[in-house]
Amino acid sequence: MSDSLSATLAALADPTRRAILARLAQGEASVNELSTPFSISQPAISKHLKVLEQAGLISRGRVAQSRPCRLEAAPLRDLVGWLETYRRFWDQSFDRLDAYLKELQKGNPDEPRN
Amino acid sequence: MSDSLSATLAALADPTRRAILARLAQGEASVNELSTPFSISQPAISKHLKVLEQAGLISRGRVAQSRPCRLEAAPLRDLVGWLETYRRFWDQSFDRLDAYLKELQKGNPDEPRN
DNA sequence: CGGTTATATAATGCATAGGTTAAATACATG
DNA sequence: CATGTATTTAACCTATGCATTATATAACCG
Repeated sequence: MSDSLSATLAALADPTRRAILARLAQGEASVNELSTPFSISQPAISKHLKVLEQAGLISRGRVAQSRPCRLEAAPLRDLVGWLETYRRFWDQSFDRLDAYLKELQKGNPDEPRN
Repeated sequence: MSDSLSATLAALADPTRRAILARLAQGEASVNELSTPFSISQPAISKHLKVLEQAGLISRGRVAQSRPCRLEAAPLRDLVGWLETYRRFWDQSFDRLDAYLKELQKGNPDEPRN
């Protein structure tokens, strides 16, 4: 999974990891703090954190024995950038524009003309 | 991978599948048309299409022997919706707003007050 | 019907993901 | 320095992902 977009998407595909990010959106947290809400073991959380870190979605500091994690924006920004390519497919207003243009093309007499 | 957001992200995590979507963004295509650009076998493409279909990212019709595929927007829209939660992390303008608010909080005398 | 084209499914192999428990490392402190 | 706390790494297991080739299904056409 060499490319970073694939790494980002794969990292985000796991619900546990998304929950971790949701927690980090509220501020830094230690590994222990991140583990407690989950029923899985703490080493499992460490693995998830490693995946998130390698995808660049989190970074970690060092405070005594603790390794505080914080959310990193860059990969999310890149993902949004990629999604922009498909904006005309998912954006509601684009949908309406599309419908409008199709009406024009049909020459529907109910629609305004110029 | 029961939840649909996980399914969407997992489907998008594969570069071949993203390339297929990129092709479909230009219009419907048959399985054969989708296979030709790739070095992998046609059954492999069929499997990718199945993954995309189960994630709701494509739908398929039937025209003679051909099964034309087309891009479906809904899961992308949902993904963008999920990303909105993190907008303040990835949006540049939010970054600037953040910095501004922090300046205010510090009581920096260079900054305007009200 | 018999052959051709388009696509899907089956059987299989191998690598990776995600979990576990047990052991190692890193730092703090009495 | 010995011990406790926080976290990582190792060894292992099972399930799933992605590819392959061979075979089956579906629809068209002479």
